[in-house]
Amino acid sequence: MKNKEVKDIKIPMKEHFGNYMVPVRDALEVFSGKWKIPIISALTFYETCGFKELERIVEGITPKMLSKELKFLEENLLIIRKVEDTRPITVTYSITEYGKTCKSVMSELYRWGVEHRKKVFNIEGQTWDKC
Amino acid sequence: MKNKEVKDIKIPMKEHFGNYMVPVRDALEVFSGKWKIPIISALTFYETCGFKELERIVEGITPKMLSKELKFLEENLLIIRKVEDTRPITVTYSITEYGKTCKSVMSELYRWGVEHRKKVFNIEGQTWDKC
DNA sequence: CATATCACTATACTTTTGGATACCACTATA
DNA sequence: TATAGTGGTATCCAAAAGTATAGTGATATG
Repeated sequence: MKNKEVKDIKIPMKEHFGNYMVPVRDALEVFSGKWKIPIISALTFYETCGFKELERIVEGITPKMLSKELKFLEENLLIIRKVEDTRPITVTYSITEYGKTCKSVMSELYRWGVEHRKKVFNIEGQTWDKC
Repeated sequence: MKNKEVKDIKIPMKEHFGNYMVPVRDALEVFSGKWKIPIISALTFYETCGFKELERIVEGITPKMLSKELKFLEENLLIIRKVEDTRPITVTYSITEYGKTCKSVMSELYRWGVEHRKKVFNIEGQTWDKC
């Protein structure tokens, strides 16, 4: 191939997409992993829970993971932690107003995921219809 | 606390959410990881690319990861692989019509991610405005 | 006084994910 | 014949993510 007829050389993504990926990654960081969506969902449903309550609601999670994920979600302003002055002291975790904005993303993931199951596994009509 | 005044005991998620999490997980599997979104984006932009082209477009990816992710995306019907009868033989990867449906999820992730950056890092007005 | 509950933390381990490097067969070009 | 480009594999390694199990100190209950 001669240099004259240089056919469309495809350039690296950054030329086209700029920093498009950065906020997408940020969003994915909040939703990915095994436990973040279950925890957000639980707190969206119940508004407020204690630590042990969450341990029971989110089945299978270990206290280590729960503790770690709650810290992450608090740092990301999706939930608030409050130490209540009771005996014994209790700690409550609540979804924030901002935390509720996750719903739009989660329902888009849900919607696409349902179609994907149909397409890829030909699985339909199951009880993916709650919430 | 007496059994009489059992105060709202919070039950495990499955009672409320059923299998809600399953398609959400399916969707996340397609979009999470370091390389899937960049590859999908590249193929959405260029429609068709060769292996080495993708290696150059998706900066930093190793052939091992590229090969692995392409297989995954093909199994998930998002892209098609075609061996062209040229000399030397070339292989093309193209986005499928179905693959283009990822756009809605990705733009929702993007939209939410931009707001999240504003909220959490107070970073605004950057060039997250391409694509 | 024994046991249980609350909200965790500590330690060690396994699994998953991704990276670095080298290399393969084939073909075309200089 | 040497070099470069095609589309990948094969190995080994490091880091991240997640699991299993035990234990802490304070308080409350039977």
